[in-house]
Amino acid sequence: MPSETPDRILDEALSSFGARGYDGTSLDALAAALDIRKQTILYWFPSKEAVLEAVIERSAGELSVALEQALDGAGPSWGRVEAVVRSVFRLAARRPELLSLLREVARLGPPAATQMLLALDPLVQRASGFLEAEMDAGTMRRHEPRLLLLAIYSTVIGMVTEVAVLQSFGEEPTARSLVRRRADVLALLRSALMIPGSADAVPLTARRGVE
Amino acid sequence: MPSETPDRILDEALSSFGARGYDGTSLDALAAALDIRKQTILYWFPSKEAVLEAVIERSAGELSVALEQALDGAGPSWGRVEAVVRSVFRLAARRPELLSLLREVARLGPPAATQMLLALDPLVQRASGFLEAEMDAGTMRRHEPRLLLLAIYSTVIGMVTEVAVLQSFGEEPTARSLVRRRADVLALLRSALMIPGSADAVPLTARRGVE
DNA sequence: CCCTGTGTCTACCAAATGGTAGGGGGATTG
DNA sequence: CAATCCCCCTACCATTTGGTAGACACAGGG
Repeated sequence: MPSETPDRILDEALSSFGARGYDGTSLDALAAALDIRKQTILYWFPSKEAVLEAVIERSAGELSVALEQALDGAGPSWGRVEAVVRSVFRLAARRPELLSLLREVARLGPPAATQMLLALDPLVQRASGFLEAEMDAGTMRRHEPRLLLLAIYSTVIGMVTEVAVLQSFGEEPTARSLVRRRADVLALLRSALMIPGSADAVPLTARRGVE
Repeated sequence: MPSETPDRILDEALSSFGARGYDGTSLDALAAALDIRKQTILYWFPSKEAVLEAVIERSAGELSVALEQALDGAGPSWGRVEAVVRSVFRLAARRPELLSLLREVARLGPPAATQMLLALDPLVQRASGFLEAEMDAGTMRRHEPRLLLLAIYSTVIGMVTEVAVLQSFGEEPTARSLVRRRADVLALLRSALMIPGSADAVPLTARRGVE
């Protein structure tokens, strides 16, 4: 029976890197939270940076699975966008650390950011390909697909992770508030992206504030 | 003649906090970049945290001035939004550190984030008041004003500061690329926010890719 | 000419950092 | 039963961290 320690380390590292940042997380603190000694961490991973790499690898995998899954089961056009956004909000509720890590890694820049983006590349390809196809089909407004993707990403991630800002805006971090934000983001994205009158079925967005 | 040292310290701290983060910036490194000794920093500011506070204070002021100015000289409705977005992109070109700091402070959370938001509160009030008025007037789609503001903020700031992501997307950080991004963001926001057919004059957005 | 205040410095310091060296216990296997 | 291997540990270490204590240079004013 293989040791489960490395997994526990990665779990803790994920949430700590997300919450306090990479620089704000010391190996000692990490170890203390797990009730082990820092040398145990360094037994499983050659360095702190290696821990980060492993966390990124695992998290990118988890993100990919979640989003690819959402994409697989979704219809065409707007339904696809909605499915992805919904799955991000689901992640925000169930595994917020994943999204915080995404932010942190983007902030850290290379090499961490490069690694993350490389791992997410298939997803990015698929998404921007989809956007481009929709534009060609005339259902979505024309934009640079990559830039559009970044805009969507920024908006959604911001609405989901910018808790500090939200709180001082009077939003409590409740499930209810998350649902409201999701409805708002969906409505916003829809009018931003879609060309009215084009054949885009099933306006799921209509049911607002419902879980 | 009063010493200019504190200002130099704040300048350097601003860019370093933005680029490497608060935790990633040591007083020694800061001092070295200024060719002074760290004790000089601690002569002017009682602690590292105090340096951060001062940086936030000054930066919030500068941000407020820039944006309030944009708001003052702008027309109603969409023109106002456009003026603000343009002024953010101008900041991105001329003082990118300000926007990076904004990100970093949001990430740090309280008390830094609280201080920043408090300092920016008049701006936030003004902006969300404006949005609400436009909604009441029927020119903009109805949303929770605060959430809408956060969405706009996230989008714009993301498009402007997420350089790592952009670069691996093949965007070079040139002035030309910034202009293209600005055009894209404006087009995107316009269709997201505005209700077509409502009286909103001067579609400045039409001139695309022009500086 | 001293004397006081201002601004920067050298000299330290305790604590925390990432990382190394190596010991030991407990299970597995020859 | 001894040897081996896996896993985690104690003991250290050099460096870096934010911060303190106090000296020194230099100015202006009495």
